[in-house]
Amino acid sequence: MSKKEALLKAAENKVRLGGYSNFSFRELANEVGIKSASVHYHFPTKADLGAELAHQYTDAFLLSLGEPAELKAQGKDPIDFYTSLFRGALVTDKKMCLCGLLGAESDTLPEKVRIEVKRFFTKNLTWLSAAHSVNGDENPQKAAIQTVSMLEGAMMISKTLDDHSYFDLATRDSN
Amino acid sequence: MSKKEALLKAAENKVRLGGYSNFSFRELANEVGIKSASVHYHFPTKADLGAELAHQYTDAFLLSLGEPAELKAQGKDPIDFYTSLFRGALVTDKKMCLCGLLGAESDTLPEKVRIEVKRFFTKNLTWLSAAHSVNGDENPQKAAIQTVSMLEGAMMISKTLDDHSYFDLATRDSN
DNA sequence: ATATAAATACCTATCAGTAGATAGGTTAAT
DNA sequence: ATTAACCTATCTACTGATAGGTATTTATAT
Repeated sequence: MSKKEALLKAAENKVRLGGYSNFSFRELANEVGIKSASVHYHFPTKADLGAELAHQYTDAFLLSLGEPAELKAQGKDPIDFYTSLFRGALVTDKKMCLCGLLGAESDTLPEKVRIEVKRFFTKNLTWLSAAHSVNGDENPQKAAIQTVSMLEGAMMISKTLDDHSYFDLATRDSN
Repeated sequence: MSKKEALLKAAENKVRLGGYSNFSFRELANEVGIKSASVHYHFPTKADLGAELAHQYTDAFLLSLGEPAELKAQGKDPIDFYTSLFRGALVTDKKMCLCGLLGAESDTLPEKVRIEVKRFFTKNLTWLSAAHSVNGDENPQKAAIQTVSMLEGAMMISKTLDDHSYFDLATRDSN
């Protein structure tokens, strides 16, 4: 892993725990074994780092999602699969969704970071609309916003109450 | 309004936009017309201020909610009423729920602040369980966590995309 | 009623720590 | 000779916090 990749990984961990202000160039530099001034070589400003982080996070998430129709063809419910990725982020990483946290702070983010967070949700809503469509839902757009809202909210509350059974209860299909 | 009340109000506005790190004693002091050292007279530490802020926010919210059974007796659907309070916070204030934002940052908050954020959600889940109960829902606890998750999530996404029609679509009863 | 004590609500001045950012130098690979 | 990937050293700005001072009000004791 290059220093640049290591910096992004370290930043992701920090942001997913405490938001955009929860990482500094000094901390990142220490963690990967370089000096803070050298971080500016890879990312001219903090906003540049934050924007690239959110962009790569979005791309990686979409990549691991695949295509709704393809999932369906494999006999998987795309919404269940989407939910399981969120659950992994919460239960395995024990961290928030990067863009969930940044989205809540949206008003105070540098413009170029906010644009990337918007992109995450726009792309997620498009994916979820298609997923609910292949599932035969009546109003796929409404179902899409409801799905991502519920997952982000359940994640946040489970983190707050430090108990992922809240997430499981909220997302359980049966009663 | 006393200086102390003004400090809490100023802090609330800042936190609801950018989280716990988005206010400083100097900024608050400037806004209410005192010096930063004097803020420490009212709140020994930043954590004390944050904790009192979250505590009062919770109490005020619960007070404006009233009792689910009482709302029902007045012919109001308690869940619709709960939803309308969240909508007001988003549309009128154009800000996040204080504890929604703090909850997402939970891992990096001082202990006494985190306790108050937990208290907000614990009390809200109790209220919503009762509300779904009087509505005759099959699984009121599951419905409670789903309701608050959806509202917090929809709020965050509407803030991010700067369009409260996402909130309205997510919370609309009809199709 | 008056003197005294104490609490309230601020103030000035200052501290050590951390923030993001920049200028300019070094080293090694291309 | 150039570029990549670091480095040292330093800057200004801001952070929460503390020590110690002042003026005003309130409470108590004589």
